[in-house]
Amino acid sequence: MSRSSRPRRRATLATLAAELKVSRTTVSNAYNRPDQLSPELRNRVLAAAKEMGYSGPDPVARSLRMRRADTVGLLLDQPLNYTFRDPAAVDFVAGVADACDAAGRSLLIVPTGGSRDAQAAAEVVNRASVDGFVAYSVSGDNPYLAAALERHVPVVVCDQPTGLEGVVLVGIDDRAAMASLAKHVLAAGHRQIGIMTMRLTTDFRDGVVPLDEALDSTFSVQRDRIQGIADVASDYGDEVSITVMQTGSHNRESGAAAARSIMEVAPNITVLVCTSDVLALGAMTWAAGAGVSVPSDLSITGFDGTRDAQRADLTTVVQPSELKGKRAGEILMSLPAAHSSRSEYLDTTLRQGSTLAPPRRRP
Amino acid sequence: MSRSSRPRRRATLATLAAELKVSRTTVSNAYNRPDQLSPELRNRVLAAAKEMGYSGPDPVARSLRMRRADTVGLLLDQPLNYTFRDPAAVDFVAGVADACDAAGRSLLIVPTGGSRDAQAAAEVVNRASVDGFVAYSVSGDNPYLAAALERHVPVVVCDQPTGLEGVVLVGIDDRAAMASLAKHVLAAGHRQIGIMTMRLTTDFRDGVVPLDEALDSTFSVQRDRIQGIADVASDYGDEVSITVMQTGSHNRESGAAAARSIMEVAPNITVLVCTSDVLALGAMTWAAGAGVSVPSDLSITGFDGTRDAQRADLTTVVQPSELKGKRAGEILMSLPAAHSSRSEYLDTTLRQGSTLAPPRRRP
DNA sequence: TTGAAAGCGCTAACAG
DNA sequence: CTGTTAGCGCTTTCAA
Repeated sequence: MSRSSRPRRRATLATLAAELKVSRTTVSNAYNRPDQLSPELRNRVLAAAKEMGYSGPDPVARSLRMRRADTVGLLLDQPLNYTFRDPAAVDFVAGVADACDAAGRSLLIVPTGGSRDAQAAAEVVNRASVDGFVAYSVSGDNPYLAAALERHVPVVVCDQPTGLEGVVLVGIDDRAAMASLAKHVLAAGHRQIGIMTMRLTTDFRDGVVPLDEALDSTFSVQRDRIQGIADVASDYGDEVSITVMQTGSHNRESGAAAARSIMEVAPNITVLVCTSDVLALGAMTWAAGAGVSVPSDLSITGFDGTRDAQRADLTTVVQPSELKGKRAGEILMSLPAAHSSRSEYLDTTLRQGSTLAPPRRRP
Repeated sequence: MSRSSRPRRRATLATLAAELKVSRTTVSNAYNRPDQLSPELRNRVLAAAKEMGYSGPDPVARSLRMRRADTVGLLLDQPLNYTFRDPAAVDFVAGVADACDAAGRSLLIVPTGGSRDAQAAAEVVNRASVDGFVAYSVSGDNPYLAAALERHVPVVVCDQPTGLEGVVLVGIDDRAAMASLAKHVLAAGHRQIGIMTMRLTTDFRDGVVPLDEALDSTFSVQRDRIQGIADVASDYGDEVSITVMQTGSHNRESGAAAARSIMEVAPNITVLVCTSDVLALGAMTWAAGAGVSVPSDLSITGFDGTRDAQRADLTTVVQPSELKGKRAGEILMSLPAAHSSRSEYLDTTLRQGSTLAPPRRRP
């Protein structure tokens, strides 16, 4: 039955071994432990493999046997086409990919686009052939994250949710970072502050939100950033008035729309402090279109320090998004071993751009 | 031995079955064929699973048995942190993810960041637990693509390389699309044309490239776009002079640098036709910094139609990047079945922005 | 409805 | 250096 080439069925390690009249171990070794057999034999095996169209051990079978998939799962809070609109998120993903790359692992993007139904989420998460998950900035009640946690595999969370029992977190000190920016805003003389934030709840509503409600959000990142502003504002007592506007979507268009609304609601606002660069850039677009000049008529600040923000010379908080991804990936891959891993907080810096200035003196 | 909770080792379908004193089939059915057992029994199984910390059939074992991974592999030509600098690529990936999402498949990003060594590439590709690959705009000699092809799994290629035997391609007619833009450029009166293109060879060299050498590139996308310009230019005979500048990297900084160089080399150029929006936007940045006003001093055109380009009101060719990704994914997943699949060419449109105008009359 | 049996393709002791 | 043996955890006929 030694018909040359074109095997009637997919070649396997066993068929190859049979063909060569060697044991399966030998063939396996040819691929995984070259030092365990003579070079000639190894070459003979490899040559026969090529001839039979065998491209090495089946990765699935290998994973089953080795009990490890060599793959990192990535959990996002929103569909990819949406997530990718945010340069900070893109940088994060690139960072994770980078870490995977360096460790020879693959990166599996879990399809979290669908429903938020717990049942469906669990199914998707449980069907992912991965050794662990990195969750990027998902809400506290994200069902995919819950399912990942249930699965008893290592999980590293980035940004939020914070305070999960026994879960390593990679993030920044959002509250302090925003506070440092807020200090400049208030020191510049601003007292009528508009805050633009992305969603504070899982639904996609937009509009004005009472400050104390915002400070109660399950999205801790937004909440902490707003808290950072409130912290500083409280030093100024009643002088300061804060209006919070939530945008349903996180893209420039929403930012522009939100800027328009908030200025309608509270026209005496002199600064828009945004919880992301994307929203701030949207506000800039609105301002440009509305003939509002920045910063002389209105100051605008961002958060993230994306390349786009740097280009626009935005005053913003710069955080190391790509590094966060890299660290998240690295920590995850070291996790089962180094179970002692502690959460990690990375540094941020303030970028003094040209979009913050003292408020125009009221007539 | 029926110790409640905390199993000493990972629960499996078999241990669950034993615990419940039912067969493995029954447990399997509880997950995969709910209609094959009574609802009570099923609930009993599910409850016991929860109790024992069993989160459903192991995906790897399942894949081995079913002989399918339910995962699509993605092959990129460059590391992710690099690829993601290009909004068109980001859109493409989002499109593939979208298609996967809709089909309940995962998306596996193959770590192609490393060497271009054939051996290493084959190893990485062969270790990916996927049912097929989508390759995005890789060079004709990309070793990862070669390995994927060797593996005898379905492969869908996007953009390039073209003309691969028995491989479905999703793309656009680059040559015609660029020609339609070039017609406008020449009709506007431009005769001294600068072409800015991303790399034409696998190495990362930058500098001026002879036109005929550019038309011989293994990167068919770049080549075809340049060919499109050449096609139209040939109608004008010797009147037209073309200078081609290659950028080593594909990002705005490189675009800016290339714009500076090419204008130094050929100062009488009146229009920069760029093979991507990223390069065109880089050129715009350079122009703004150099006090060259667009389009009155210099016209600049792009290619892709990214959101950034629309914002900058660039004159460019708009191609449906996200749709390309979606179609590539869909076709791949339908492939083993519908083996009759044909390559697919999507439509492009010309976007008349404000960065192309007749050349300033020479003094 | 349920159960028994037969692998999917591979790796890792362990013994030769 | 090579072969034998024993599963990894699961799905799926086929019978009961």
